[in-house]
Amino acid sequence: MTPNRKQHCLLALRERILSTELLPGADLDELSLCETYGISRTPLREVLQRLSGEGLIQLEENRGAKVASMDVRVMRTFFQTAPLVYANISALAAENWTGAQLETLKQTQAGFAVAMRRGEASEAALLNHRFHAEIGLMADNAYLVASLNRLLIDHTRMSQTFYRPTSEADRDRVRLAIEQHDAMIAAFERRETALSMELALQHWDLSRDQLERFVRPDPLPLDVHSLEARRHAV
Amino acid sequence: MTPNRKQHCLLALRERILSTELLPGADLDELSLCETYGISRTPLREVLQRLSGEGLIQLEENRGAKVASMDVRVMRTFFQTAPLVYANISALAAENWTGAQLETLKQTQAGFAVAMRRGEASEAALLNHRFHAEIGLMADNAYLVASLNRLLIDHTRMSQTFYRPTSEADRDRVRLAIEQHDAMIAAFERRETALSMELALQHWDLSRDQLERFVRPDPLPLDVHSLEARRHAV
DNA sequence: GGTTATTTATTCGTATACACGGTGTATTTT
DNA sequence: AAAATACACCGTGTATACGAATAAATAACC
Repeated sequence: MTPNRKQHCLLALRERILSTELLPGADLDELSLCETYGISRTPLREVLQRLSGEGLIQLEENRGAKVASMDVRVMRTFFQTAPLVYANISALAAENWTGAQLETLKQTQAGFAVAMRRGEASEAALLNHRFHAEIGLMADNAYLVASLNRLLIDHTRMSQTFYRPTSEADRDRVRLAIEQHDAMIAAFERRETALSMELALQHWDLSRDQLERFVRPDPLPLDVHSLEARRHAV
Repeated sequence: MTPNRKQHCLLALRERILSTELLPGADLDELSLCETYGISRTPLREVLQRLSGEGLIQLEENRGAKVASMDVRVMRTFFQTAPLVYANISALAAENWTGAQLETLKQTQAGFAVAMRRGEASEAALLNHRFHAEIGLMADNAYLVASLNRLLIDHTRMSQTFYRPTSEADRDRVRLAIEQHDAMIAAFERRETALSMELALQHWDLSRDQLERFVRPDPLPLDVHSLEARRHAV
């Protein structure tokens, strides 16, 4: 029962970082990770090198590995860059997908919808990540995909709250997100490039609103009275 | 006299790949690389992991490392993607550069012009690469820079011939490239975002013409007569 | 003679042991 | 008492040795 423990370690760490179980900036100790995943330091360090290459962690000389930080400065560039990349990737995906890829995408979307319905928040976040990563593969553009993957790392980490909807309005947004995914799949299937781009931008608009709420959350209620008002407003 | 042999190995391999001294698709043997750079397999393998992350080499399970290939399929996406990324990076660089970065850029450009004048072809190619990589740093956008760096790898490898001008027309193109670099620096200095973008596109146009010549070179002369004609036509 | 199977050699993957560097603390000195 | 230096400990960096997998070559069988 030890098939590719190294691979498993890579995948597991990736998920733990994307789900923010490992928080941005957290220190990673090599020895304890070795124990956790039952591998020795040599392969573990190669895993860390790889994660570093993907932008998930940062390595510092003689000072070990940290989970990649998400400071305010990069956030600005995130909002600046995401629509450009998402729109173009989506258009390219519509042009270049292959049958097997579209099938995989549909399955991922199905899994995403299920996880969402069951309220499995981090599973949903991961499947949403995979959904968009798979669109990246469909785009078949190694250059832009490099940007996309970087964007998705931070996007997934920021949108963790998105998959734990607390109000009915939030739940509506989640439903809309799922519908948008379906619409994108349909547009891809018909090779409608322009529409795919447009849908990606709409999907981004929804996500941006949600992310801005994460960055700048609603202020705490001033008193009990306004608290009540808010509850009914939803 | 052994300070950072690992770092040196990383830099050296990067240069050898970019200069196509190591041809695309070439197999890399770990042991011989260890001997060459005087390090053991453990750090070498970490260097390879890193290069793999940068997209310079490809690792295959139990089958060693190969220099990243440059097949026709990726070429198509290269021409498709480059203007988008270059233009945006250039605009962002104009907005976000810091004093030290602009100074570094000027020095790189000076070195590039010197290397070009002296006919040091691979040195010129490397400095041109560095010039554009530094513009990437000035853009201060980790997401787009990921795309830029991938583009620059293939761009530098394809444009090797560019820096060995054989005709007077080629020499003119090189001179123009140097002038365009200067114009870009000037535009950055004045924070002229739109102009920086426009100049990047012009620079790309020049480069694209050159690269298309590399991809689809002039046909061989049909006979001695046309050969003579071509020589005088230049 | 051609094909397949077995052996052999080479290369990659992993573990372990040791060396180096950085940080924190304690002791000494001012 | 405060500051500086030295020492110790912890964690990272590197080398070497061994085990696994793949490719090649030779031998045997069809």
